[in-house]
Amino acid sequence: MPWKKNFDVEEAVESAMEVFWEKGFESTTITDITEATGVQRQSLYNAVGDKRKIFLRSLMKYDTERRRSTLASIESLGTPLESIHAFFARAIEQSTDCANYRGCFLVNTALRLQDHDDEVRDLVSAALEDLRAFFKRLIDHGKVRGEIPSTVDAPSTASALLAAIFGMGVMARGSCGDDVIRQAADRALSLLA
Amino acid sequence: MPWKKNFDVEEAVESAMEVFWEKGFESTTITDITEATGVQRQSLYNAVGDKRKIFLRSLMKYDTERRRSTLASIESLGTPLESIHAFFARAIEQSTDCANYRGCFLVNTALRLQDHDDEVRDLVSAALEDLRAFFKRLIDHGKVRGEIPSTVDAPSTASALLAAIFGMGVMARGSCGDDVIRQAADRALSLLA
DNA sequence: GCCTGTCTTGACTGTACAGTCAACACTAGA
DNA sequence: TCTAGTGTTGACTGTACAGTCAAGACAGGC
Repeated sequence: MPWKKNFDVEEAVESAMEVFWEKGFESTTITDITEATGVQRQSLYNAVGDKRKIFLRSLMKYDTERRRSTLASIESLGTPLESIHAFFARAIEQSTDCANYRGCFLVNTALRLQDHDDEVRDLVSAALEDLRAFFKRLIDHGKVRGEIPSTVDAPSTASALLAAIFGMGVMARGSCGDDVIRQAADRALSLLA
Repeated sequence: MPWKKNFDVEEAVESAMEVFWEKGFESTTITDITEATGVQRQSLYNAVGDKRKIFLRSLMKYDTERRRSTLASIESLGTPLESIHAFFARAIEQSTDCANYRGCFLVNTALRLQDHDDEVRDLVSAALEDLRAFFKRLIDHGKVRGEIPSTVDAPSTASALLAAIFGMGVMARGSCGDDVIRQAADRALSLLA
């Protein structure tokens, strides 16, 4: 009957995600998004919805396509302890690359949760909990394999690693020196020894 | 000659600080501030300057009158180890009081540093560094007193405690459970044992 | 080739905000 | 009591933004 869209919605959401990730919800304008996607304003409204909807779609895309796949690939990388170290190495690399630092989209959103509604809150909360479960699982496996001492308490250590990762992000934003961030990571990882 | 101000500038900055602390720079409007202070817009502009100036004055006031005095009072509270524990206890108390949670004004600002100019950046950066020095000093003193093992490396452990404190704040905002925050604190403090 | 219904386009609307301006209020010194 | 000069007040200006609207472009069914 009518006419087909001459843009791909998923591609548009992907581009919108990059902008929201970089600038956050409040600081991103619809114009930023139309420029990044090359899609006209009204077409976006028709295809996805208003700014909140576009943001939510972006965040869901990030959660499923970036966060989960990243955790999965790191988890399958080597032994549990190696995976945890790899995760921290990745975090250090990102946190100390000042020019390109933009953190994790979900954590950035967590820091401005008051800007958002319950749908976003729940998504963020679940993602943080999932990351903690990721650490706990790896610690448990590491204990079974004998590469992490059996005296290490998995739940509380997972929480501490989670806090360390978040704290490193705050330090990076607060323009701490790279060495301070690295020290924090090393010392947090020493909880596994 | 003229006429005296019928408001106290310091009091006005104090009230403005509360608003900026609660809502952040971008989300605070001049109207919010005039309502909180009871001072007319133009009078504020005359007495302090524009929004950025008012923010900077607020942040400086927080830094000197809240942060420094808090650290000083905690440091003089008991032994070094007790002081560190007291600091964390305070952080837990604040982080788990969801209804009134607003974090540390300086850390909140650190998380949105892209909204600000160099003057604010430098202030925040110095404050974070000062907090790290606070931890390092207490650890050093604790080692001298023998309540912290001499094997504990002061600089890196101070960095780790700093990251833990920041991470707890992120967790609180990301609506993590209270128990997770407490676990993270306990495990971070175990670095001193 | 016309008609139907969707997609696209750019102009428009309403709102919220930071910052300015000019008239007015007021006090202290001449 | 007049006057000079600062504080106060509320209305105003310009800008940026989210979201809407209506006219036009287009493709496939009849």
